[in-house]
Amino acid sequence: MTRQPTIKDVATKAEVSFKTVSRVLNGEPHVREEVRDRVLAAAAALNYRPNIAARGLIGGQSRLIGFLYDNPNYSYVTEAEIGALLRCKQSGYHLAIEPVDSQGDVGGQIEQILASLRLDGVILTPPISDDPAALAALDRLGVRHVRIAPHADRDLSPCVFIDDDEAAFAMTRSLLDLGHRTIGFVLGHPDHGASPQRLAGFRRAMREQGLSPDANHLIQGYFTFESGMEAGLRLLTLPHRPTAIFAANDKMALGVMAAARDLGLTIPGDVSIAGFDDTHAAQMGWPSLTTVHQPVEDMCAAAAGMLISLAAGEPLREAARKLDFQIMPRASTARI
Amino acid sequence: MTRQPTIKDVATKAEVSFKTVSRVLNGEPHVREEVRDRVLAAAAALNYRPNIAARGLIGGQSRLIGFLYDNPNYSYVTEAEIGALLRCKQSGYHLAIEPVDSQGDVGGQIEQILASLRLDGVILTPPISDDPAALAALDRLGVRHVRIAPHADRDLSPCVFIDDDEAAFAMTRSLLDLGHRTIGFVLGHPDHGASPQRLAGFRRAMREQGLSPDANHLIQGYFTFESGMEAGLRLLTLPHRPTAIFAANDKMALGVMAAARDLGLTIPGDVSIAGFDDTHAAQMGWPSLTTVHQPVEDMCAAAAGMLISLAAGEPLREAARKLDFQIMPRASTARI
DNA sequence: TTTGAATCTGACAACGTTATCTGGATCGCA
DNA sequence: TGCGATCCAGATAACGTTGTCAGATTCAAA
Repeated sequence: MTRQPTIKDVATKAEVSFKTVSRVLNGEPHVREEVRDRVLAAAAALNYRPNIAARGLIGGQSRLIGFLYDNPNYSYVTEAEIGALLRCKQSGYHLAIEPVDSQGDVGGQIEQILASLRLDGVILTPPISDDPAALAALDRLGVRHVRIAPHADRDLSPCVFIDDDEAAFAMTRSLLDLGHRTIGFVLGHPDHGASPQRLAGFRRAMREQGLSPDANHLIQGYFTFESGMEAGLRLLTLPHRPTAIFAANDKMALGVMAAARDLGLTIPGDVSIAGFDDTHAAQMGWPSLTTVHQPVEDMCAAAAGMLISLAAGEPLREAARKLDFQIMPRASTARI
Repeated sequence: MTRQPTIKDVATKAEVSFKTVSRVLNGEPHVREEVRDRVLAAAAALNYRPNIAARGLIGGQSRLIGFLYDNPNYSYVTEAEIGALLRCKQSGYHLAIEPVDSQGDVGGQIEQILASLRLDGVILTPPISDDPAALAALDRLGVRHVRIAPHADRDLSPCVFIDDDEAAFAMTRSLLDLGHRTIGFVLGHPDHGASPQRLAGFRRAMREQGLSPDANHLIQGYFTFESGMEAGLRLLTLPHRPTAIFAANDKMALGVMAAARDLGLTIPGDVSIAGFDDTHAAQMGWPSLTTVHQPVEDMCAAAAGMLISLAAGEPLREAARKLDFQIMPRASTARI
């Protein structure tokens, strides 16, 4: 493994000063065409690659964006990552994935990440997007960040989100429109800002129909398949069984499905089931899951785009970007 | 956003030369305890963080490992990424995720990635782990790499793999042990090195039992849900329908399941279905999928570990690491 | 020619760190 | 008290790039 050629090697070969090489490579003016060609030929011949560390030392830019998340087994995260990734690639940026344990010392973890990695910006996914310690640490270190789906203090820093309340309202409405009146709801993880909003939307739609759900029909979940299964089991063994169950995310909805099947109930014959997020699993399961499509990929692409603009010194057009959700009626819900 | 404190700021505050600060921070000897304490106090007070670019300029280390993959919607990749990520975190390394289009100019894409990012090493996931252009580009640029599950030229560069042939053999055996004799097989993507090996294992087990599968019972798939569904449809509408179907990955197995249900067949009553990989979806679907557990997470963790060792200048204990697979009998297969 | 402006090119400093070398202090021992 | 040996700390030079400034060349107009 020989030494990487430097700008000086190229200069020697092209018989110019190394500064001229730098000029050519950065497309600066005031270089004769003949010289430019000679330099480019030399650079190509030596297979020269600029040293990113040296460049970063001057400008302070790393072209690297951080993607902070908790919960490794969250299919939401995969989609989010892809969105950010593709947007980064488009602009020649790169993405460093950084797991963070939101139960631990979030501020310390972020400090550690930024100590060994100079990032041009950071994308925060839930639940970190609502973690005060994370925001404080980033502010202190002066690192730009965009939050995905935050629910507290949306004006604190740039963010991208959907209206969770409105989305849950719409999904509940569509269940009501199918004739369901006894609807169970599986709440999301209490640490996630989206959870209370989705519950609020559900409640609002019920109330608007003159229904006030029994406390038994609201079950606390934790966004996991298992918690969904447990919730489903409890809901579906109630004396006054709901005819539809709306889970605050897809994973829990799949859990509810599994519980229903374990109890010998057919879907959607005996019970309709709806989820939230529209992860890939929603389409691949059977029956396919009626759910709220949250444009996670687009949201993260937008977030990456915002950070790239900021890094380029451009001002942000809007500090908070609201994207549209979409109700995806599939096979897991039916008219009663 | 104030300027980050430099080593010189710390030196000024601690009233020593900046070199002494460097010594303290790097744990070098020959510093009086009193001076050391003063320096550490000053560094803490200023909340000093070393500049990674400057450090990288000298030593040439970035503490950044690249993770190259194709196919964004591949749940295999998610798991692989997590394995690499956790191992990196453990040693203070970071992971940059880099999608590569293996249909395009792979060499060029890799050159581009390494032009703007100095990586201490690269992990190659299938199918890139078998891409000659990728290997050539990395060799030319002198970048260390570890290949995950390669199937050609295992001695070319360090790699981590399982014995796909043996695993497919074992799964086929377990189907035979359940009494199945007419077994359909859905082949993997032709570009993936694992595909022919899994087919070979399947064939070997059948042959050993004195069975030679009908050509109609071998269907080409592409590792996607849709291709699995299509294959399932073809297999299950044959006059002499197989009683079991073994798909070369989980996604296709789920597709076969969907096809079976569309045809009104019960699983595993009418047909047993087995997959390969043991992705999360395998457990969350219904019925849960019998499959081959490939320790993808462990494999990538091992790969990251190898690169970290190499970056630290340690020699590799073994250039090729073979990990064990495991047959996971679940609810989608039954005795005939 | 001479002048002035425009264009091109190079010398040098700077970025923040680590590595090398050198000088001064301290200490043990004769 | 003298004198190596050892320990400590600072000066200075890298690393590979970009930014600043000044010098050199070209060219057109006077």
